[in-house]
Amino acid sequence: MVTRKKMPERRRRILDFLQEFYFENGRPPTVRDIQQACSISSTSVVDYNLKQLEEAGYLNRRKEVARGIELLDRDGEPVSSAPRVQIVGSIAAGQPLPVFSSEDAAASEEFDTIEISPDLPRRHGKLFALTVRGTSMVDALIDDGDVVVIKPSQEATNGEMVVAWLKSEEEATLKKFYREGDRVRLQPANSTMSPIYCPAENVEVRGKVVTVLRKY
Amino acid sequence: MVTRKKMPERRRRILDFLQEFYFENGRPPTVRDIQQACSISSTSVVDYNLKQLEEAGYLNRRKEVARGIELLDRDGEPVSSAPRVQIVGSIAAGQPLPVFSSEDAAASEEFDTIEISPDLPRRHGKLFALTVRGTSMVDALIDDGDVVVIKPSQEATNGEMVVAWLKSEEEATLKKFYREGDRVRLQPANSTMSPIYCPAENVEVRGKVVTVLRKY
DNA sequence: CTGCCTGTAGAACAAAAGTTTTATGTCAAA
DNA sequence: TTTGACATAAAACTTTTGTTCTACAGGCAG
Repeated sequence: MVTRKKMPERRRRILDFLQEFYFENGRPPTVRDIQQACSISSTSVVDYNLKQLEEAGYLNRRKEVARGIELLDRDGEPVSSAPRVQIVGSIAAGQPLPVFSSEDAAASEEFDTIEISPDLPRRHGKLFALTVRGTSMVDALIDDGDVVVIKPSQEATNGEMVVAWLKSEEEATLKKFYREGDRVRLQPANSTMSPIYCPAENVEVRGKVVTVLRKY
Repeated sequence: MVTRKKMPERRRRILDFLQEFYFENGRPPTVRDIQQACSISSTSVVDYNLKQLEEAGYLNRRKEVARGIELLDRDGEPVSSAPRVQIVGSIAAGQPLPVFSSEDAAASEEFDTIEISPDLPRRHGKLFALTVRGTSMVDALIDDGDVVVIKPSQEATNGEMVVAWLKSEEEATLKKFYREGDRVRLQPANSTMSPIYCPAENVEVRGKVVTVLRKY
């Protein structure tokens, strides 16, 4: 059995930063970029850790090439610049939503991630994702197992598909949002289904659906 | 009226090389990379042309940053290395499908493109896309205006969502495919809709749905 | 012809960024 | 306790790479 040693905290951070920097800037960082971002006192320490990471198969380094770091995926293939968002949980009737602390999300390694099109974070900033459980969302053109990519938001304009938290029921649901005076209409996308009406105070918008990803 | 001057040959080549290099290496080239690739005698010439290109809005340059060139698209947005597929037409009842010559598709500049997640072409190879027209596909969890990404294929295994060409009707349709002896069942994804049955000879599979992209 | 704009050239310079060397601290195994 | 692998540090060094300066050739309007 392969027992993979736990990676040192700092090394982990370097790896994370590599990913982050690459996604944000479209090019790899320099050794000194890493040094600064990870609060490391010396470039040689960065170099040392990069060598370790290279040995462990996490990346390639082009010798003597500025910004010559190349991230690899677990198959040893170069990782594209495609951003990934974390799948922080699932959404279905009766299931509580996790709390969306971006700090927590960034720190934790617990979550699966899913690759998304780069123009999404470019347009919407930080995103997260939820797996849809059950077929109860079919009425909204969203099937069991689909992944919805969400932009965190406390507000919504009419017609947007949102993750709505119903306080009294303690339920999260995925519906189109319509504010109608003191109440809110949560509208499925299919006319054969009836909308849900509830008082505005009972509804908390958690985020807007940016896109739906489906596996075939 | 703005009359846009024709770009000098050499400048054009630099632009092409930028794209190519970025795609192949996952990072921007250096001035000297460009110099060599385009057979230019001096780095200052490269610099000069890069400045012109920057002025014309083709790219950004980070000052004093190694490999600081950033390609821009026509909206002035940074171009990612994310692959794009061409939207070669639309699919709706009664509409003919375009011919899927990959040669044609690659050569022509006529089509819109849509950015997709890089793992799709990695897994499926060459792809194209179709815009779904009308709401007739809602039963298959696909809405008006959605874009379906298709992997060209002449075959399908049961249960796959395919672009099926009905010869006699001269119609293309998007359905789940089931071979049942001599006939084919084209099954909507929603149980409230009835399947279409037709003889196997009358059905031609044109491609399989790889993913659906929806704008919110 | 003259002046000016565009594009090319060669060389040198300066900043950025990779690499190396030497030293130090920590911790677990021998 | 000693040893050695692992990790960190500080500083200097080398290569890569962006930038600048000066010069020149061709086309073109005045």
